[in-house]
Amino acid sequence: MAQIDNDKMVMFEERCRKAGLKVTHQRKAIYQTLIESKLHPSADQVYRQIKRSISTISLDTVNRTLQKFNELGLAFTVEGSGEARRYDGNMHDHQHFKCIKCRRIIDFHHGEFDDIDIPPAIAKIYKILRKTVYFEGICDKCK
Amino acid sequence: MAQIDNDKMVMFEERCRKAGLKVTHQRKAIYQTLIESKLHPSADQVYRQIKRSISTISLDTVNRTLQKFNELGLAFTVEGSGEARRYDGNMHDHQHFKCIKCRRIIDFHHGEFDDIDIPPAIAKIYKILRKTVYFEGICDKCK
DNA sequence: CTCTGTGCAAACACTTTGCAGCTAA
DNA sequence: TTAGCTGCAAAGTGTTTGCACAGAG
Repeated sequence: MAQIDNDKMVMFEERCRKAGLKVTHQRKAIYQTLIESKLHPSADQVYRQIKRSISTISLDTVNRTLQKFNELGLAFTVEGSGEARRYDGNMHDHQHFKCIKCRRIIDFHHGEFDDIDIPPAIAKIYKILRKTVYFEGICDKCK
Repeated sequence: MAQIDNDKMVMFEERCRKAGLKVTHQRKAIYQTLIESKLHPSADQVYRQIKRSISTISLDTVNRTLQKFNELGLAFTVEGSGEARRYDGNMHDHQHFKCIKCRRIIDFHHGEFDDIDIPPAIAKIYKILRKTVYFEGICDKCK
């Protein structure tokens, strides 16, 4: 383990204990691997990486652990929901709010979000095709 | 078909012809169903709905068609990528750019996006837990 | 008539679940 | 010691693919 990550690992262990989670060597390895990666890895990618040092680890453990981290706020999901793709046929400017409990996706419209500026540093490097402002939380019915 | 949607259907047929796509009754039904729904349906939900009137339609057709619409800009994906979930362990404020070609997700940070305001009308109804600004496009390597 | 689109079935990829044995606290 | 965790295997869910037939242009 790189020295530079010591602080983060200590913090991680504290967070686990506070949440009543046991600090297993698998969990440490998964957390370590995740924060060292800049590639926004999938569970499978994390699994392959760890398998080099802990050959007995299973993909399920990685899956379950990453989802646990997500719940605890130690990590989060940036892509894919594990659920089916969902489509929107409304091509007018609008934004989405998703309830993490009932999974409803609700449209709303706030004019200021329609034309958020692309930072010049980004526009210079990438060709932006779509800009999204997206909120997640608990809806009125689930509160 | 509701009268109110006639304009959209005509536009839809034109868009298809321009793109060299045949205007089949399945495609019309799928488009119709999608724009009538406010629920951001999955392919399966669209399929079940259409099956009532076109009992021979297959889920594959719905899947393929919705993805085609997505390519053409007649609809878009609001949730789920069809790919595996991907995680991020970086809990500092930052935003993501995703290349739709190579699927890379790249972090960037633009301070103004850290504190975008939640519209009061939204904050009143929902409990917001996460705010995201997200760009999609073509990265430097794929251009 | 031709060539794209469709329906079907099988393959595939990812995630979830149940359970017995293991291990951190 | 014991409650929670892990590894395994099987099942579940969603998506993709190859192919023969159907139907739009």
